[in-house]
Amino acid sequence: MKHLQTFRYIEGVVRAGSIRKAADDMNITASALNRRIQRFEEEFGSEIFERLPRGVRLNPAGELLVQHFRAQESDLRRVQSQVADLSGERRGHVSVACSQALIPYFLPRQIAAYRTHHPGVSFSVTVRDREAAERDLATFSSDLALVFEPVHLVDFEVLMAVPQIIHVLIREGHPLANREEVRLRDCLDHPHVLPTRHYGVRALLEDAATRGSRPLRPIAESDSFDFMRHYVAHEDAVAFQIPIGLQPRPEDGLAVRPISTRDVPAGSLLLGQMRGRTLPVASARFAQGLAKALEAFR
Amino acid sequence: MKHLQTFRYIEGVVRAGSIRKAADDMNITASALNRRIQRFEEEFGSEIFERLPRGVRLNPAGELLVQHFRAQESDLRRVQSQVADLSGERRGHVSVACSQALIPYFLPRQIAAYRTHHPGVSFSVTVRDREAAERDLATFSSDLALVFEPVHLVDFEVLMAVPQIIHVLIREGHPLANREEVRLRDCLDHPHVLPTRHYGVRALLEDAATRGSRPLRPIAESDSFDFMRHYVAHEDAVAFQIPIGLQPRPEDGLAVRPISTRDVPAGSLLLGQMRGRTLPVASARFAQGLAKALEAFR
DNA sequence: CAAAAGCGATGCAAAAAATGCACCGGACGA
DNA sequence: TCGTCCGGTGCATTTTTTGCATCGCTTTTG
Repeated sequence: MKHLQTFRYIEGVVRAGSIRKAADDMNITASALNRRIQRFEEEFGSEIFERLPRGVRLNPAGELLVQHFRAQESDLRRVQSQVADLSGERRGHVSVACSQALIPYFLPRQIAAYRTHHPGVSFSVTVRDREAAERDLATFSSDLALVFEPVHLVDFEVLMAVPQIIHVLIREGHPLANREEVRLRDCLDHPHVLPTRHYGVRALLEDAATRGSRPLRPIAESDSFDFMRHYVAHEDAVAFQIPIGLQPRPEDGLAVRPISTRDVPAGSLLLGQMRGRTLPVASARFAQGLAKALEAFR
Repeated sequence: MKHLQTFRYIEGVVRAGSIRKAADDMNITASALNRRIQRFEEEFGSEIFERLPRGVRLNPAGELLVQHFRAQESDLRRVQSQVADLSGERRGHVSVACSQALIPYFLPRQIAAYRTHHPGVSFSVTVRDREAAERDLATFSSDLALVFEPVHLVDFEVLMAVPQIIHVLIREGHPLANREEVRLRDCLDHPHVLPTRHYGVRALLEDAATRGSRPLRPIAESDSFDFMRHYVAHEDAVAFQIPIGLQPRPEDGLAVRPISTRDVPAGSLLLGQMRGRTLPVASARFAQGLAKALEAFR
């Protein structure tokens, strides 16, 4: 879309931090890029970059402008998607930012199911911690977010919420494996591996541990739930995950048990979008599908 | 704003109904305009005009696109307004579509009051019947609408509502002038002048008349409340208006009396904007001022 | 029923805009 | 203090846009 070319250049400059670097990235000369920006600032009626000795940075006016352009670009994609829908062909692209738990089972299954009915629709799936997921929505780089325990919730419009009780993940034969439900203090008595502080599971556990005045003492911390799941196969340690990210198979030699909600309250897995935004057809329909599938977890 | 040039051309074509006429209107050759549109349609991925034997007309895709562009343009103005606000100067432009009743007293007073504090802000005031006012909001050609008894209310976000009882307007010495409050049947027994069916006052009176099974028999119909007000000075006829449009002065020789709400319910004067839209700073502040002033009428 | 008028589309040359290149002056870091 | 990286600018070149003339088609008009 040619009329957004200047904006793409501006975004490039914001990313690169200097006009010359951006020009280099985007196969244009610095002078041409520089003048494009000067021309734009002139007709816009205000500078949008601070000129620093080592480059440029958006000023407040520029921040407003970039937000506007991002919204405009995303709305144009929505229009194109609706137009494609007019001619009968359901085409389009859906971008989802999600927590790790959704990656192995839930999302692949949902996307495959959707695509059997609408093979013209493509997807991008990005793993994001809960904060980054919300940021992706706000910058229009994702249409949908599916995250456990989001943080800010400003500009996050909840489409669906399902409670998820944190489960422990231990190998068969672990002392805790013969209980129906485990207590938090039992977990803390065993070696435990935890996600980093960016994740909702960790936040819930921290809260609970503080209330129980027993500090968390992880023997390992990771930003990969996959790592933690594999780790507990090698040592009598305890890992944590929410049920939507688990699908226990006997041959894995792992046991899954819920933590008592007396100790750790259930967290919320939220499906959401940027507040007030009209999603492209494909994304909106896919979100409906997700919401329906999530109903099963309530 | 140059990147919206193509859109301005498209709007021109929509208005003119043909590329050649539009080209003529906008000081460009038909061929250049034609090719701009073709290029745009190509990169947009779909035709936006139906080619008819006598010109062109938007197809559904084009309708979607035009709506998108109008929203973009208006949002860009909002950004510019906020940017101007950043630098301390409250500048900007406010466009209001309003019913006739607001023209003589209420709006001039409000605008003047606002401008004493913000002389950098300019205004456009357009008289519109209630349907056109709502259309103006939807096409982003007005920021605010102040109308009596709007019709559709889709896409109309109510910022403030005040009840207004319809009043009769008669000359001093008229038989009805010695009552505190008049009944509808009394009005119908006298010659009466009515606004056309586009106006809320007429709609309320029609409803009431139907309920009372006494038909309205206007001796004159007009789309100008000003005309009707002047007319009753010449004959013992009855005219109607809402109080916000009235400011009786003894020297005019006119009397104003409310119609009993047993006969005609009070209508609503609504201040509204396009649903979901973020108004430019100046418009938003002015709307706050209007809302406050309208409080006085509750 | 034929001529005229109006429409969108297109080939081609002219005009306008954007770009690349070379270079300036200033700030910063080694 | 010298070298480097920055944004800015004058000028020639390339690319894009525009205007003009004209085609083929349909509707209107006489």
